[in-house]
Amino acid sequence: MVVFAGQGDARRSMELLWGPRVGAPRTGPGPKPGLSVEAIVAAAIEIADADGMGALSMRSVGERLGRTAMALYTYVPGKTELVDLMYDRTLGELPGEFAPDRSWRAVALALADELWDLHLRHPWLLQVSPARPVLGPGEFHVQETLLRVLAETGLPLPRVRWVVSALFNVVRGSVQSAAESRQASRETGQSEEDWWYARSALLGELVPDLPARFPTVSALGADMAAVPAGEPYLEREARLAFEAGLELLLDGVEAAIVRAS
Amino acid sequence: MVVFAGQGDARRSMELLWGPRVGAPRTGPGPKPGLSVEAIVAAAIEIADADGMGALSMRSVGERLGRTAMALYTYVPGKTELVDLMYDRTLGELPGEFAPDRSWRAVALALADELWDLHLRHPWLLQVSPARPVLGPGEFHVQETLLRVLAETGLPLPRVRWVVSALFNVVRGSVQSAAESRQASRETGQSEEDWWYARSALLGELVPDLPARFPTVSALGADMAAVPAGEPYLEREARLAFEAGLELLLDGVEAAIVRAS
DNA sequence: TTACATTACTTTAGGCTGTAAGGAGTCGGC
DNA sequence: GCCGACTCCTTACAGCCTAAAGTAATGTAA
Repeated sequence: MVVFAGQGDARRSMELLWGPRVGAPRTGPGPKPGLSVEAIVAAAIEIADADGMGALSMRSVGERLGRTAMALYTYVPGKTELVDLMYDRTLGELPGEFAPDRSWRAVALALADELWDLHLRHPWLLQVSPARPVLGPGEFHVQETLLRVLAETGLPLPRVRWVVSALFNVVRGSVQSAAESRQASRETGQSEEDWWYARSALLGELVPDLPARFPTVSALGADMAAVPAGEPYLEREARLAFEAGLELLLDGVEAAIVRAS
Repeated sequence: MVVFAGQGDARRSMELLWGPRVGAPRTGPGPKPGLSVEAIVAAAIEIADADGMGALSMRSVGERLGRTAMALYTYVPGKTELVDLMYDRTLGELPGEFAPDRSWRAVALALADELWDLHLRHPWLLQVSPARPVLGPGEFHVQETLLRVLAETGLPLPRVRWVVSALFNVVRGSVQSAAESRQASRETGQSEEDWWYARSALLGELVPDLPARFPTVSALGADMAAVPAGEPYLEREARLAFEAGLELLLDGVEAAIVRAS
């Protein structure tokens, strides 16, 4: 059962997200803090980057910092908030400025590319499905950048937001395939392609009537089987899907511009 | 640490996904099975539909069927495979046939609509992020239907696949907002809009320079604040983003068709 | 009819998880 | 010097998935 944060907790989370990164040197009684929110978030991101979200626990984060799990609760209300912070800080990595002489389309492509790279660097981002949006500076930063770029299309702002969300979704969706392909081969030793071939064989054996039931899918599968072994086929395919999806979307935006003018 | 299934487990999962729904009446020694894979999957789906993925545990499923958690392991190798089955069976709900006299665009819109509804009926689908694609009949069914519809555009099949994946991503991404909005208000009593207003107030208090730092986002936020209270604003907004994103994509497809011809 | 193999299901247990509660030690201010 | 605030620890609990072993039920073969 998921319990949502109450009013007071909401304030606390927001303060953490927006609060000053370097705390005003606290004055008062008590031992000096040996950790900091930022150090904890950084450690957590390192763990998730290296071993995935499954390896992220309060214990593992504490251990990496030479503390117990409970020590973290002095700085962070709970794991949920920690993950929110990880997410928001990571989004903050995205560049916000682009050469001003480039067309909105070129900038949008460049930005999508950055988003793609960001998700490959931090594949766990895709597993963070915030039950509610994380209203932190990182999220705002990304939104602002994307909105500003696409506002140059001249479309009204609400429509631009729709474009932004579509673009975001296309990027996230397609990068997921690529990230999975990488992570899986890293964790199993077996390349994604080998895995795929093994499954195909199994499928052919267990479901002999597959081509009859799913002719179009099967035709595609045959295409893929023709690719020479050893190629990082799936990751490249994901990249192509990313680029193609983006082009489609931006073509659609151009059509909308023409129609509006 | 995520451990991927080995060779033998792979076979077992595939057999479960594709195996005959009504088992051949097993003959041999031993007590008669009181459960079945399909009954277990159905119970699990009911739990997830009603109380979300967080409420889904081997115990809760077993309990619903009048058994212990361990009883399920006779039928299903583990929770991972159970979730895969839930996912695949649910995708199988999607209709596969559409009136043949409608244009590919109309059918694509209708299909996207079905996909939207499906995800609203089973919001936990969005939380299932298969580390590897679930190669089951449900997944194939959806892919086949989408591919066949969009093959009518005349584009080459590999490009059609990219269109399919873009479309899928747009739908999944936008329905996520709507689903979250619903679920959150159901679980907290507080409507999503109330939550949003509270957060906005907090944001204005904690981050007074927000409009200066994020002017475009703030402008949009102001738009939203102008909406009368009590409106299911966010869910409607998600729906609009869905429709708009879809239109953009399909416009892009049409542009691609023109360019190819 | 009597073993026996096979299967369904339960109980027990172990190693994870997040986090509530309470205690120990450290520091600044009076 | 002491008090109160503060960090960090130990302990503990409830929950999770699932391995292992035990029990009961059933069909087949001797």
